[in-house]
Parts: sequence; C-alpha cells; structure tokens
Amino acid sequence: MGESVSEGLIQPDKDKVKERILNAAMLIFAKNGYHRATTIKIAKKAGVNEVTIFRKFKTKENLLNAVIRKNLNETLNTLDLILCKEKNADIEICIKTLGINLKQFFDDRMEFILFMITEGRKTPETRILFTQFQFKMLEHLKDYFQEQINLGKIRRINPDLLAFTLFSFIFNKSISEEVFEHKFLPDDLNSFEEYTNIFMNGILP
Amino acid sequence: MGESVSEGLIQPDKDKVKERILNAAMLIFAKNGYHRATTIKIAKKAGVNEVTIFRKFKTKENLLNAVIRKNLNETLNTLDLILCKEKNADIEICIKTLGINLKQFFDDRMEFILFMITEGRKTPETRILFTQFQFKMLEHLKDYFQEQINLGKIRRINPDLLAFTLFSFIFNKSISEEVFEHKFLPDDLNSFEEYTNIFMNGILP
Amino acid sequence: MGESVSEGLIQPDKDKVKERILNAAMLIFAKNGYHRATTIKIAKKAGVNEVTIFRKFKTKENLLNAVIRKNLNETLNTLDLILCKEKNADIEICIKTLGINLKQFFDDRMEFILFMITEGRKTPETRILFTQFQFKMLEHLKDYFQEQINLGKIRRINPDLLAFTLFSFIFNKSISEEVFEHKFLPDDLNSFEEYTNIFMNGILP
Amino acid sequence: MGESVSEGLIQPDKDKVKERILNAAMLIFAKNGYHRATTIKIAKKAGVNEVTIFRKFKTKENLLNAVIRKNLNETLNTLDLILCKEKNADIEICIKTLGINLKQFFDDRMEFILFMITEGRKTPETRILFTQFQFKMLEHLKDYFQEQINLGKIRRINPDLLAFTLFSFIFNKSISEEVFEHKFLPDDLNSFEEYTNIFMNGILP
DNA sequence: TATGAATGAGAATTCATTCAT
DNA sequence: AATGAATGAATTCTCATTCAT
Repeated sequence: MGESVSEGLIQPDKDKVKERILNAAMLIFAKNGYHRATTIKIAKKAGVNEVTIFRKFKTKENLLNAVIRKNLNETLNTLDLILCKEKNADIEICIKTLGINLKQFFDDRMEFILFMITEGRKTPETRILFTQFQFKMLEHLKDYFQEQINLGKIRRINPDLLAFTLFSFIFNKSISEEVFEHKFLPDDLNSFEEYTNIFMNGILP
Repeated sequence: MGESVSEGLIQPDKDKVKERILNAAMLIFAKNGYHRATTIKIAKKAGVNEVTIFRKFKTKENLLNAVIRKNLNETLNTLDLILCKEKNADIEICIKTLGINLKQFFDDRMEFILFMITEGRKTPETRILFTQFQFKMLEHLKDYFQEQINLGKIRRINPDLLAFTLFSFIFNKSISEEVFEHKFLPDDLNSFEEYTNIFMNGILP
Repeated sequence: MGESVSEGLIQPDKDKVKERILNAAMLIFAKNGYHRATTIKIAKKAGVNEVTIFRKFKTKENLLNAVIRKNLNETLNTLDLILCKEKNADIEICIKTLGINLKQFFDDRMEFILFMITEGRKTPETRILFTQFQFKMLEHLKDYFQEQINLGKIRRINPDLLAFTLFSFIFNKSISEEVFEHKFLPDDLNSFEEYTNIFMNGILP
Repeated sequence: MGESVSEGLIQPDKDKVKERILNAAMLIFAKNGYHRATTIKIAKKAGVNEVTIFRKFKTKENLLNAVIRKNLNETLNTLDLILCKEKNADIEICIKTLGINLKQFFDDRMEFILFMITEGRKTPETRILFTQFQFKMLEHLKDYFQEQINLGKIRRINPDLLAFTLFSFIFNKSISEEVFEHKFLPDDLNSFEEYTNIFMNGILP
C-alpha cells in the first residue's frame, strides 16, 4: 500500500531498494559469513532481483563494505546515546547501568560484531573502520574515568586501563554467551552487581 | 608402488601423512577461513595430492572436525601446564605470571581461536568441543580462586566471577591486538602490573 | 518534463540524438569490437540514457547495422572526392598523389575498417555493404587505368589487376602500421616515390 | 611402459587432451571471435568437460594466448618451408611459384590471421608475437631480392620495398577473398602470371 | 519522449569430489 | 595405497532489454 501513485507522502521509494538490500545483506552476512552468504540469498531476502544488487553495489565485496560502513555508523550512534546518558550519577550506579546497557547493546549486535571480527579483518578499509569502533567506545569510557579521577572519586589509576578492564568484562560476557553453549555466569543483573563490587573494592579481604 | 623401499618395514611415515595434512589444514583454515581454504591449497601445503585428503578424511567438513578436535586437545593440554604451574606462589605474583603466560598462550593461537569462534559455531559438534575449551579454562581459574578464598587470602566473592573477570581481561587484550589496527594498551608487562593492582585493590581511593 | 523549455518549438535537436548515438557507437564499436562495446558505454559516450538507444534502434544488432551503413556511406563519399580529383594530371604524379591521399584516408579509418572486417563479416547484410566499399574503390581505380590505357599512356594490361595491385600496396601499408608493432617501411612519402617507380618501370634492369 | 594395460601403442593420450582443447579453441575462436567463442562451445568441440579447460589453462585469456602461440609457431614453420624452396630457379618462375604457394598458405589460415589481426592486437604479448610473423615473412622475401640484386638480375631497388610490394599483393588477394562476397580478380593462376609481368616490367608502354 | 529501475539469460570461474589406473 | 585426470554443482558477474513513470 503505502507510498504510491500520489498520496503526497514524504518518503519516496527512492532508495528503499538500496536500504532493503543492505538490511538483507547484513542479516545474511552475519548469519552465514561472507562466503556462505550468496548474492542470490541476499536478493531473495531483500525481495529484489539478484542483478539489482550488482547494479547498486557493483561487486559483492563492495556490498560487504557498504554493509559494514552502514552498520558501524548506526552502531556508533547508538553507542553515543548509551555512553552519554549516565555521566553524572553516583559512580557505582553509573557503572552498573552503563554495564547493563552496554551488555544489551552488544547482545543485540553480537552476530554482526563476530562477523566483523572475522571478515572485516581481511580488508584493510573495514579493518580501520572497525578499529574506530572499539577505539571510540574505549575513549568514551576513558574520558568518564578521567573525570572521576579529577573529581577525586576514584584513585589515580591509568584511565585507559580502567576503560579496557570494564569493556573487557562486558564484551566478553556477551561474546561468550553467543559463542559457547554454556553460560558460565548466568544472570546479568547479579553478575554486574558483583562485578562492580570487585571492580570498586578489589578482591583483597 | 614406487616409494616403498622394502615391503615389510614398519613404515613410521604411516600416518605422518595424516598428520601433515592436519597441520597444513589447521594453518590454511586459520589463515583463510573455511571457505577460502581450498582443499588444493591444503594439499599443496601438506605436500600431498589433493585426493589423498579425501582418502583420509572423506569430506572437507570431516577434515575440519578432525583439525578442530586435534588442535583443541593439544591446546587444552598446553593450557593444563600453564594453569597448574603457579598455584602455590604469592597471590599477586601468581596472578601476574599466570596472566603473562595465558596472554602468550592466546597470542600464539589467536588465529585459530578466531577461526573456531566463527566456523566452529556453525557445526554443533565443534561448538560443544569449543565450549569445553572455555569451560575448562574457567574451571581451572575458579578452582584456584576457591582455594585462595578457603585459605582466607581473598574475600568471599563468587569465584566464578573472579575467574571470568581475569579471563576476560587477558583474552580481550589478545583478541584486540589481533583484530584491531590500534593497540589501546601498548605494553603487556606494565598493563598486567597495573591490572593486578586494580583487581586486588579496587578503584576506590 | 524537465528540459523542454517550451512545448511547441521545432526541436532541431530532434535527431541530433540519433546522430550522437551513432557517432558514439561507431567509436566504441571500432575501439572495442562488438561484444566489448556495451550499450551502457555507448550511452555514456553519447550522453544519453541507455534506454534511448533501444527506443531509437530496437536492438544492439540494429544499431550495429545503422552504424555500418552510415559510416560506409560517409566513407564512400569521401572516397569519391579523393578518387575524382586527380584524373587529368600526369600519370606518375597522379598515382603518387592518389596514393598519399588514399593512405591518409585508410589511416583515418583503419580502426573502423578492421572492425568491419571482423564483425561485418558475420552478418550477411553488412557483408554485402562492405563488399561494395571495396568494389567501388577498385572500380574507380580501374576506370582511371582503363582511361589511361585508352589514351595509350600505359600498356594494355588488365586494368582490374592494375587497380588491385595499387590498392593492395596502399591498403596493406595502412593495415600493417595499425596492426603490427614494427614499421617495415618507415616513411610514406619516400615509399610512394619508390613504389611508383617500380609500378611504372618494373624491377628488371 | 607407462600408461597402460597393453596395446603397446606409441602415442599415449598424455597431452592429447591439452592438444584437443587447443585445436578446438583455435577453430571456435577463429570462427566466432573471442567473445562469441564460449568456453562451453570449445569444451564440446574438444569433447571434454568445460572445467577441464580451466584446469589446463586457468583462464580463457590464457587459452587464447596458448592458441595464438601454438598456431603462430606452426605457421612460422610452414612458412619457412615455402620460402626456402625456390631460391635458385629463374626469377620469374620463382616469384610465380612463391606467389602461388604463399597464397595457398594464407588461404588456409586466413580465418586465424583475421582473428589475430583483431583479437591479437589487444594483448601486447600476442601483438609482438604476431608482429614477428609478418616481419619474418618480409625478411625472407627481402633476402631473396637482395640476392637477386647482388647477382645483377634485377635493378638496384630498395629490397624492403620489393618484399613489401609482393607480399601486399598476395596477402590482399587472400584477405579480399575471405572478407568480401565478390572476387575482383577471379583466377589465381592467371592473376599471378599477369601480376608478375607488371612487377617485372612495369606498366609503361 | 525520455529515463531510472529492474530483470532473464547466459558467461567465466571455483571447488569439492569421483574415476581409472 | 596413491595419484593425475575429469567433472557437476554453484557462484559471481555482465549484458541486452523491458517496465513503469
């Protein structure tokens, strides 16, 4: 129905097609990996003719890059939202909330992230792009910790290391749950509670 | 016929061939991913005829499973060595040494681990196998921490969580360095020193 | 709607479009051969939309024929000019000048002529067309020689043969220079001078 | 030895396959041109599976080059035979015989030569190869004329030019008959007779 | 009339796998 | 037991051509 004949609606079909292909490709790529993701599967999923893909993206490799770029950008934007929100709350609460949100964020995208880790590594262009993704995330966290150090709320520790430590725990929890059959730490909420405790107080008695 | 100098001898080369194929396959798989790793490339690397692979392993999928099983076993054995060594030392020293060793261990195998993460996930059999890998590692660490808790050397915290926290940091450092262009934390030794400090004392002033 | 400033005007551009397509097609065909010459390349060169080609010419094969017909006609007209000019001059001068002009004429069109030789041969219609091209040229030359024979300026020799002999030399010089890396006879002017000498006096001492 | 059961026949099938493919390719290429000559057509003609072509020659382009190289070599060898034969006979007879032989030689290969002219021109390697072909032929002729000049049997004229002139007539006759519908000079024997007359005595009365 | 979007029919090429020796 | 030769099934990609506006 929607957008047609006249109706006067705003959004024309214009690049809906390109968009549809990108979305389909993203799903198929993430689920199957680059090679098992055939252009015909993608075309079917997108509801277009296979050739249309080549008209729009020239080569499969190109399509891959377009998919990565698009999703990375969207992902970075979402990330900004998450990271900016909690800055002024109490530090313990902040870390917990941020953890929960970030975990959800990774969980939602883990298939794509794993895809990036393996396929993205091969072309230098996407490798750089993907590096930015991690870098940006870590920089955000680092800034937050730096600020807290300046405010005297935490000890003077290398804020890069703090950022990396926190990131590792959350990212790894997400990746483990996606990759392995077995959940070593079953419950997110409790885990974060406990983790924050360790992170803040250390393990010594 | 050809190469059999004399018929009746013990033929120690017997399954050197199978071994050679498995080693070659492991390298080619890890470097290229399952699909880019063609049987002909593997055959060339192994110095055997392509068909020999099919004689020995029937299908490429089979070869993949054999490779994974073999490498996972070897890997688990190596892991045992690392994890058992340091148990009785001072806790801080122990964690640091273990970190260094584990990091080296991951670095050496990261290509294969990444390969497992992506390709292993697809066949249930290897997925289970791979799960054991993580499980075993975490169990070892957990046991260590449980012991330390019992000895009163660290507070009563969920030892699973402790294991997972430590593992995350090390594993993530290794994976980051393999996947991303940019090293966020440049130096292993210093990083571990600092990390151990946080891990043990927390971040609060 | 777009570009039609006002509806009712005479549109002199009318079949400028067809013309533009034909010119573009001629260049692309000659440079690439029929198959490498894609309709999209032609469209781009002509500055029109690909579909316009099909509006105007129905099929690519049709376009080919139109191109050939057009260029052959233009070519034949140009040829007429060259061949008619020199008829009354001294015979040696005439042959030399004609040689130079004809050579230039071939050089300018050799890509197209080579294209005709290979692609034109395949469709009977264009084959006939192209045959006329050679025929007309040879007839012109023949008439000239017949006339000279009648005037007693040259011996009674088969004028067809004379025409063909002269034509061969010039045509072959042009084709050789286009096709081969190496110029066997470097300089046109000298070569024609010498050639005319042989042609007129033979090789015997 | 070797290959087989019994039969004891000399010629093993060894590279008959490669040979068969080359021969089939040569025919299909010459008849259809590079693009119309599909690998499947070639495979069918050669009586092998399409893939075998790629096993043996990697790419279609490669096959093209192999075909050209092979045929050019065979052609150059045949040429040697023709050009060497008649050196000591009477000059007029020699030229006539050589003409007849050369004409036959071209007629037999004209499809391939035309194919070379158009497709060979595109890749530099084959272009050079093909240049040699013409060069060799002209050098042979030139040497012959030089000798005759030294013996005082013909006037002191640029022997390169003599070679080129003779070659042009013969080559052009062959090419014309292949390309055009219409034979301008119908009969080879008579034509050569007459041509030799002109070539030796010139056209003046 | 002109065109942006879409497509069906092949094309080359790759690859795991089987056959015959 | 091992291998060189051969192949069927897929896959990416190209191209002329049609559709809908």
